[in-house]
Amino acid sequence: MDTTLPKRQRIKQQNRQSILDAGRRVFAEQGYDAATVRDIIRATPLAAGTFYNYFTSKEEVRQALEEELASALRPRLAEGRAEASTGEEFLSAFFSSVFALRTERGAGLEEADLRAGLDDLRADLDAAVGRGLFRALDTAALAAALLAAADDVANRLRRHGGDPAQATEAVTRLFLAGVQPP
Amino acid sequence: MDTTLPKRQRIKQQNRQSILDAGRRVFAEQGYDAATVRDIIRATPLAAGTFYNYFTSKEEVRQALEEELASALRPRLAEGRAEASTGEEFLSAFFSSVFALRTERGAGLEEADLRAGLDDLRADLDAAVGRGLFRALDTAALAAALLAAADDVANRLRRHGGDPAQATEAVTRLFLAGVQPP
Amino acid sequence: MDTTLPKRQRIKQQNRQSILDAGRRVFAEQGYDAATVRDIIRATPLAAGTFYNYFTSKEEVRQALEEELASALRPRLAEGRAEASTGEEFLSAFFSSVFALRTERGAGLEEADLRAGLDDLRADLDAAVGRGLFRALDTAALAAALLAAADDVANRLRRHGGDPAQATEAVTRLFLAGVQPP
Amino acid sequence: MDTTLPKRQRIKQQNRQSILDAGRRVFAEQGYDAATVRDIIRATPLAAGTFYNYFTSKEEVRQALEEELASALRPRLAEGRAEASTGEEFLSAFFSSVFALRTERGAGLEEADLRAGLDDLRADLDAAVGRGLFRALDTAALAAALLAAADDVANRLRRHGGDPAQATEAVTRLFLAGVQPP
DNA sequence: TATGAATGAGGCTTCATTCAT
DNA sequence: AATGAATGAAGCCTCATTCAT
Repeated sequence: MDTTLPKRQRIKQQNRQSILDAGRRVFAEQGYDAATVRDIIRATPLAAGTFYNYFTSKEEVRQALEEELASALRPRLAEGRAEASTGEEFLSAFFSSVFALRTERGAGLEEADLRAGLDDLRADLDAAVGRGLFRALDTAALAAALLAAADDVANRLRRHGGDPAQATEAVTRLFLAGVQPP
Repeated sequence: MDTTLPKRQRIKQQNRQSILDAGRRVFAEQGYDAATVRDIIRATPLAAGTFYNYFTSKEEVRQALEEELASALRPRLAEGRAEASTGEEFLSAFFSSVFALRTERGAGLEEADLRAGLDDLRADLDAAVGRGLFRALDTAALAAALLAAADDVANRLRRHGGDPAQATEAVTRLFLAGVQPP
Repeated sequence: MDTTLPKRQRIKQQNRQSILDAGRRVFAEQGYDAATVRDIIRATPLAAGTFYNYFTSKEEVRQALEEELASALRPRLAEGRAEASTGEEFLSAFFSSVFALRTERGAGLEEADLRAGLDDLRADLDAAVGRGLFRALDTAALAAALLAAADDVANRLRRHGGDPAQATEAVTRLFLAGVQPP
Repeated sequence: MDTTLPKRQRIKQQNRQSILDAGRRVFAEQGYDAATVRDIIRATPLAAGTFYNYFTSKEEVRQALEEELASALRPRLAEGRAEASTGEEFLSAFFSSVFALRTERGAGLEEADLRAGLDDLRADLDAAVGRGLFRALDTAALAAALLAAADDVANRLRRHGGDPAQATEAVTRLFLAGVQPP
């Protein structure tokens, strides 16, 4: 919170943040659809009417939260891919960053949140194809497949434990060399 | 509808089906969470209270619909896999059956519905690994990845057109041989 | 149940009795006001519509039950009063019969049920005044007072135990000789 | 109503009182069990939802009404008993205060309301026994009997007329000296 | 700008009762 | 007679939103 702002501005920022924090908590507990504006207000020290000075619906709160999350997530998810000099490095970077984030954030990070990074991933795949790391292929389909596989494995790691490094290696190999028997 | 049933029974069957049909329509239009029991009743010639003679909540309607869908879908989705004698045949069978169903049903078939076949797919993958069609690998992650890729490609085929056979071949090759440049 | 009745008649009697028994149970469990016709039907092997062949409302059921109860209760409550040759015998007879019934029937017998015997009591009091057992007094007020006292003591006997004979003697003396110190 | 309160507060007070008044009227007309929250709201200029800003159920309304009534009634009912120096004065005070209240309030005062004063009465009886006004006796049973007799006589006074002073004397004598012939 | 009570639409569900079978 | 599904009124309650203070 920037304390150099005039007091009025600072309070407004705080109230806005109060509502966002409450929204995050409430959505996490009840799910977006089950949550109501009232629930959000109640999780706040503010009065009911005040909500409408900042947002016009819970949908707007969700969008703001998603942006917050995406802007924190996307750089983390994209880490290491730009510098990859082989396809293996690229895939390893992707999978290990997903596994790391999932471990870090637990159930508070859903597949929907990972989608925030889907376009980045596809763009990076296109670039990688350009650099010759991968053969020419359907990068959109590949990006979707990578994300789904990463999510599936990450879920199992979180629920049943396991070594992220090993998992990274296995799933990297799956995409690198395909499914055919040796 | 068995017209040999006594009239009372026949009407009960019809009413139940009315509600299911209404539910399908309403969920498709508004989404499950936004839909209300009232919406479903209103999409029906029946009276409000009649709903509760058949279901106790919209959740029960959804479950019934899912079962209906799954029992129609799963056999179609699994077609051709059991008989596959190579990995390529297996993957081709999977992708082409997804593309066929998507073409056939249009937007009325969502990724969530495809998930009905996820467990089947994984079981068939395990069997295929046993038959030596694929090397030993993480079949759960692979199943998720295949489904996501199929869904992504199927969506693009539906929206922007394209040749399903070509698409099948491309995405089959993606998983068969991996992403590495030749 | 009179088995000499033709079969039709017998079944009708049984159904009527089914409903009455269900009504008694349901009213006892939930209270008259909270109970619904549906509750009564559900406590019965009969179908919903059948209820209306026998009664038109739960009120009618209650009346029938009250009559049943009253016709069983009133003679028991009135026992021994007609033969009393002193005021003390009369009062003793009244109190001990209330205490006996309460013990016997437990919580299934409420003050409202005792009221079924209120008019009888008053009539017997009038007769007793005529026989010179009591001085001329307001028998209506006395009957109400006797009933209330009996109910209060009977409740305490049931809840906290105690000797009915002693209780009878004490409360008889209360009304016989009044409250003045000796 | 304190007109020095800020407007918002004043309106809140008024609304609460509106609901209580409506509740009193509705309960009197239909009985507590038959009455619904809707009935209460409808007897009010307020909107449906407003009810729940003040009470969460009709039960809460009843409690509030009972407290209101009890706090108005109990002192009136207990008048004169503490100062009584004889048993006769005590009983006279009790009966005449019941008769006065019944005359004053008419049908709006039921036996159930009188029960609000039952515990007070019993406590005062205990104290009176301590002061030697009455012999040692079952004050709980006596209190119940006094209340029932008072209610019975009060009802007759209201319905068929009669002299309260005479009635007081008669029923006082009933309890003072008992029922035995001279 | 913040407050918080009022609003009334609208969700869910149960009920008494009817009536075709 | 007995059945039991259909009806739709009506109860309960919560909600998003407004608006006077």
